[in-house]
Amino acid sequence: MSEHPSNEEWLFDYQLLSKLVIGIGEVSDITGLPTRKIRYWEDKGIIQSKKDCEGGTRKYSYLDIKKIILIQELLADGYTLDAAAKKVENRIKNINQTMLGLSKYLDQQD
DNA sequence: GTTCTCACA
DNA sequence: TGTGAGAA
Repeated sequence: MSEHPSNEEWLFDYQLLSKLVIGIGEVSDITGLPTRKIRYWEDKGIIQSKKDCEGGTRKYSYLDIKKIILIQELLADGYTLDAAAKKVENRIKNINQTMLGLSKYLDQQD
């Protein structure tokens, strides 16, 4: 097993992941959702993709995929699409706020 | 492969 | 809440 990575290495990994973008067809293959449904969610404002300059095709980050998977789970649990989207949005918001708080806390340590 | 739109369950 | 079909 490799040595425990430094903070810098973790940060580098995250930046790499953030820049990782794939097309709608690949997202469809990975998540099992038809491309048609992914566009439908996007039209409803549930998903936000970035469009690349060439041809205006949609590009999705791994965070978008996470979001899709979470919504998919909630739908399977009987949530409506809007309710599922709202819940996922709140989860992301809460996590971000907590991590921001952690960041501020760590800055005060030294 | 992707985009969009109109129609239909 | 989605799908199908057609056209670009």
